[in-house]
Amino acid sequence: MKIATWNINGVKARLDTVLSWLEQSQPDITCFQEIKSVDENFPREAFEAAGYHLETHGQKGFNGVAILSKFPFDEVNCGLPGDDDDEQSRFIEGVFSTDRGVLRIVSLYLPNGNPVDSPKFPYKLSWLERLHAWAEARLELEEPLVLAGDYNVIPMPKDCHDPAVWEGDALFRPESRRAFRRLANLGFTDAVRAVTDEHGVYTFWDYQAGAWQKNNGIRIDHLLLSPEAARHLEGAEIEKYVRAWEKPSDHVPVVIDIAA
DNA sequence: ATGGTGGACGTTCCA
Repeated sequence: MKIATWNINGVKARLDTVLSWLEQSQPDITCFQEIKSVDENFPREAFEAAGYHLETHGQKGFNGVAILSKFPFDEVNCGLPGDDDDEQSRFIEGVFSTDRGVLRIVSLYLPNGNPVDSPKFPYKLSWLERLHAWAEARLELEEPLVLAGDYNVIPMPKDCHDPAVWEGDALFRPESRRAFRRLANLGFTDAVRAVTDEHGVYTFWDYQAGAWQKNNGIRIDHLLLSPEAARHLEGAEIEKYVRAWEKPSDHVPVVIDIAA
């Protein structure tokens, strides 16, 4: 069973690219971020024609998340609990039945948080606190659970090309890294770090200044696995070849393989 | 010193 996460940076601009990738990679479940579309305008027929069920949680212009699945949805929940005033579409949860039993998947898009002297940074930190509380409660279910998405957090210095450049940035601030570490320490496994300790393993390269050509990247797209999911983990891959395609997203898909 | 790149929206914001 292949489960993927990918910040596609706009479904309208990326439709052909995403469909080509789906055909090539053949994931069973895919979490999208930054669909940048309202639900009514999401090109769902193209994905249904490719054999997928689809649930979206979009908004106008920015943000927006979705889950694509070869399994029908037993349940879907939109929005991260904990703040009724939060109108940004950054969280969707799907529940599926597989041969092995229940499987719970989240597609999340954490706030960027820059600039750090604006309200955006405390919004990011409060969002992380809400995610922590939500995840702690969900772990009590003792189910296979995958929290997949663009966390906008560089967990460790080795997760970026040049830590000095990121000093002070919301993606690398100690508060952001600490919150991510605390979340993971609830009992999650960072799937990519379960298979490699290497420096220079990235999921995002900026469009500017030839970042891709210079491999000036960061690792900010993560799949956190509950113990019940992690014990079946068979592999994790960053499909970086997609970054070299025409009209790429600035992020690439991260794909895990779970025994199913 | 400036702008650097890209998507969506609408004459600017977000990343």
